[in-house]
Amino acid sequence: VMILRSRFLDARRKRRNFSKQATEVLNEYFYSHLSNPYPSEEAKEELARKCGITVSQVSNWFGNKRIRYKKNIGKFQEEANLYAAKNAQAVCQ
Amino acid sequence: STKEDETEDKEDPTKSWLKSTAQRKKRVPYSRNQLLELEKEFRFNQYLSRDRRQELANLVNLTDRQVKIWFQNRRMKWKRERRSDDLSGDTIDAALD
DNA sequence: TGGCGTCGTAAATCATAGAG
DNA sequence: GCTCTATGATTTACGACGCC
Repeated sequence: VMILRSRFLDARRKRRNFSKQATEVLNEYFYSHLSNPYPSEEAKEELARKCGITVSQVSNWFGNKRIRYKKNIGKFQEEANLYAAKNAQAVCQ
Repeated sequence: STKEDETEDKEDPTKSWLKSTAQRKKRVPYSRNQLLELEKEFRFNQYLSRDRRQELANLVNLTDRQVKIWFQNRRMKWKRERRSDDLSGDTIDAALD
């Protein structure tokens, strides 16, 4: 019962920030598709699976990310460089 | 559903999605009373006839178009809710309290 | 052809988790 | 603990496309 309780408690009662790993996955996709950061339905499903969140949450995350990035590119420059470098390294492997 | 840009991204430094989109009306939150009336009608029927829509628009002091769009959005919300309710632990969670 | 339907999203705003 | 700000969710408003 306690297991069930905790599972459903953090599932919808209170908003929780996504895990560091989930945010990592989402950011990697966002910055490696910066020219067109609009994942397809299939890509959203894949991201949702990898992040352990719902497809709706993935959509919300991209919606928020796109507008906040656009509104203040400067603020995200450091983050952008970080993921760009990470992506470049992965490609070189 | 393939929307606008079908271009397979290939480091497009122009980042066209950043371009400002055509201006649209600034979003204005509806008042408590407007929402009350709209929700009341929505409980009665999810779809509005032209005449009923006009009446309602008049009642809550919104345009015909705003009421039409509100109902479209509200139906989408209803669908989302039914979807997440389906196989979730809402009832279990509630019962545990 | 017009008008209303859904779908996906932009942008503003809300709620509050959590970092300082 | 107590601000604030960052973050996830929700609310208006449309554009694109569909059907009748």
